[in-house]
Amino acid sequence: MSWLCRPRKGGVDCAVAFDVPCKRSRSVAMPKGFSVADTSGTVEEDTDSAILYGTLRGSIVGLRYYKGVVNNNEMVALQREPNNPYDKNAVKVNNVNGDQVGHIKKELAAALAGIMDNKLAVVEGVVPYGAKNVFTMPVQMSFWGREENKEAVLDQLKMHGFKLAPPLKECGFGSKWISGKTGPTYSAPVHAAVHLTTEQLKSEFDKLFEDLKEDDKTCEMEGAEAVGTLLLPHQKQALAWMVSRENSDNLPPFWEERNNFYYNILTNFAVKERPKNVLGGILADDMGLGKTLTTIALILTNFQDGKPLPVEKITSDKSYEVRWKKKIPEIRSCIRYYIYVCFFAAPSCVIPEDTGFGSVLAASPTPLKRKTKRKGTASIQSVEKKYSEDGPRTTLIICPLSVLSNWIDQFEQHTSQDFHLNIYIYYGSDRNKDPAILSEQDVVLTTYNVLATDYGVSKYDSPLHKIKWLRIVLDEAHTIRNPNAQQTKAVLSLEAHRRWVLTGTPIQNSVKDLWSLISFLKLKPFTDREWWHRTIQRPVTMGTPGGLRRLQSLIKSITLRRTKISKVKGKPILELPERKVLIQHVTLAEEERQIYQSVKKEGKVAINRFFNEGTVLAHYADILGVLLRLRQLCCHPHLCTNTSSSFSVGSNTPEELRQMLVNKMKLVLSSGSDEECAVCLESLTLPVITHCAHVFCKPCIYEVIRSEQPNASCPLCRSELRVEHLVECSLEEELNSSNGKKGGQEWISSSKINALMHALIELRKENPTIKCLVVSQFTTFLSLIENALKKSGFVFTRLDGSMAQKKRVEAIQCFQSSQAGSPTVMLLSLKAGGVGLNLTAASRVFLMDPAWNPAAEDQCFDRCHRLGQKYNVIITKFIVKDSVEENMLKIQNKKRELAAGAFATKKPSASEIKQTKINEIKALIDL
DNA sequence: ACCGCCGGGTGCC
DNA sequence: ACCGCCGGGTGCC
Repeated sequence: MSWLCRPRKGGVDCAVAFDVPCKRSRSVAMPKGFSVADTSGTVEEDTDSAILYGTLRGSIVGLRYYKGVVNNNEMVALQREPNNPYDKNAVKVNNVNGDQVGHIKKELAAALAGIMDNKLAVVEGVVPYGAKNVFTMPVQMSFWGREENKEAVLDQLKMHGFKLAPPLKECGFGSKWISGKTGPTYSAPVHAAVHLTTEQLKSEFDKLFEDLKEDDKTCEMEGAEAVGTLLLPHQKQALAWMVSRENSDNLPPFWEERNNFYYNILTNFAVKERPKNVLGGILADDMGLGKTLTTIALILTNFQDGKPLPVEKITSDKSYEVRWKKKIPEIRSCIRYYIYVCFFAAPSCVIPEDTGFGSVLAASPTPLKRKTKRKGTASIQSVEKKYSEDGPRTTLIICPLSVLSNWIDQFEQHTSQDFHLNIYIYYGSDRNKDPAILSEQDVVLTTYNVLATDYGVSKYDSPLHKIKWLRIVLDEAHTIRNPNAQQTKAVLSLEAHRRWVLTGTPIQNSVKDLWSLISFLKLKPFTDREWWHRTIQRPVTMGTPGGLRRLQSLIKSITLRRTKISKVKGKPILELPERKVLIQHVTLAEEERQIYQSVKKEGKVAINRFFNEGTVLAHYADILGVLLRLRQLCCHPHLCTNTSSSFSVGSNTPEELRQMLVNKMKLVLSSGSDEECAVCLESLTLPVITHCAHVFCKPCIYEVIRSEQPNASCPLCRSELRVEHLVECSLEEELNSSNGKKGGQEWISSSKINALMHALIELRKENPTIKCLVVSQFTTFLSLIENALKKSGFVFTRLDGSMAQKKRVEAIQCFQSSQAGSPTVMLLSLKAGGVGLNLTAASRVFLMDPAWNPAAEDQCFDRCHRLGQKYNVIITKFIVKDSVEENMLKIQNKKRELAAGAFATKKPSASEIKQTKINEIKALIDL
């Protein structure tokens, strides 16, 4: 295995490969989110808010000692070299390929060292004229940093006798360079700003993926014989496209051949060797179009040179038994399927003793309760072996655990009965870690977590990293969008010929998220974050003309994306039934209205006070609480037990204080407002609450405290922050908060439940077999609805987040069944289930209460409005008249607009997020 | 001459 | 480097 621990060559890869230099101990386990400053690149995390301070001309010396060459106008990277024995201020200069060009002249380096080491600015270089220099060459440097560091940088430079020239117009593109006679002082900074309107951005965004109607993407291709399912036209197109990508040797995007050199038009870098394009790309079809099936078809159809994967053909029922079936109960959604885990022993293979399966190798999720070993009846008569002996033959598929069973099912379903694949599920504590055996499989399936765990234990012993794969497929690849996450690093350091990314959501928040994917695809020069940032990310986020077009052409060249509404040969891609959303207004009964009004009045007074005092942020949790109670009152008066407000701040004992904070946090978490952590801007993980009542992810806020010590302050309100003041919500408490069973309370209905029951009963009269989803964010509300359903004799089932996996599977199967007497109603909590949840048996949805985030609603509707739905889907949203719910609808519309334009704008800052929220609050409570 | 000037050796950090 | 800088050789006109 010659690739084992082979050192990576070339500096472009060093962002990934060189993160274990000898000076760092190799196996120090760093807790997640606490990694030491990444020395791999000069680009820092916070580059989005960077402005251009100015430019400076300097010189690069010592050219003749290094092999790196530079073209005219080529970008170069400046890298500190603090351990240089001749000068601790040394700054070396590398070309785009990572080859050293020279050093920055020492007087200038002395000025830059402090600035770079303290991360006051990012210094980027472009060599205006580099082609023929022998000993030195000029370099035009741009200084980028945050507004507040500008003075410090200018001072540093001044101390060493340097002064910045004003920014050039073409900054960052390196195409033009103005001779820098000692210019005037400096002009206004170039702010990172979005120059496009939301409307423009939206249309640009649409174009980004919709303009992909190229010739090579509309050819069709039949799957190999072993593909047991007939492919739909758009799937044949995808297969043809994927096969052509894997077999093509086109130049990667932004590379041109120019007189025997290969030239990168973004960085102006040139090389003699032809740069390799990724043999793969991004399949970004909408959910439900069959990415999994297409990928399986690809695996079976394109093994080498367009020839199909040589799989064993099962012809008759005799000879030796090599086939077992193995059941994996925990992750199987459907008991009747089995996964064939087969292995035929090649002479060179060592079969480990401890598998307990003889020559059958299988791993299973932990804990495996029972191991079922069965002898199959089929057998293999002839095995055509035409594997080339040296080349890799295994496809590695990495997916989130939640879709692992889906892959297994789909392999089962779509592989012809006459063939069988060697599939190994690399999962569970008894997974087989022998690379020799893994690399004998046709397919190895694993999860991001398992991969990252192996890699975390030891990068050098991780079996998956010892193998050179034929092909790697990342499913739901947006889970690796954080470049610093262990998972991402583990994925990026896998070796493979062909690389695929499957995702339904190619850009979630910003261009930033794309880097991990592009880097995985090994597209030069973007594997190095600096080049990605300088050539794509910054131009796009700053709205530099052409920036978006550049990104677009990059995406276009490697992506296939169809939406549910795309067309194939003039016809809709999927003949999905219609989907209608109706809004059913509900008027509260008099008593309900009275309670609602009194709570609203009280809440409004309090919130008004917070506005007047300017303490809205400090009471954010309380305000969410008010809104929550109002939303609950729209559903049912019993949802909201403690109508008295909890605004008392005068908690005395530490325990009381703790309890109050826990309560506030529970409020925030249970309010369904989908709170983000203001540090990482993602959904909260391991939420903790500060003394000032702001909720963050635990790792995030620890990092803030660590980096700001000794005097850390809250990112939201700047009040004092200390680790010992953070309060966690224990798992137990979190669970308790969700079930608000009220023991002795007598069952009563509510206006909304009446409206629902009326609709359900009408529907039953019309057609007793129609199935419905009844969706709410409040599980207690679902419990109340149960009573009404029972009274009217509905057979129903229920799915919510608190249910064990086994129960969920049961509930889903039961509901999906078409048997007489199977449930016609499913009570569903809005966020239950992963992306894959398939509830196509239902053709009606009753959304009992609006969600803050319209995307969450849409995702929920898609559970039944997807491939396999036979009927038109009618969605009814119950909205209480003259209530917070109506205002929520307005905010939802605003959010939809925002989401459409969110791409390419920079992520909002913590304070902007809060400002938005404050505005929302105003709108919600009619202030 | 404890200078200037010449011309060869030499050259990143 | 067709430079600068260093340091040795040298020394009226």
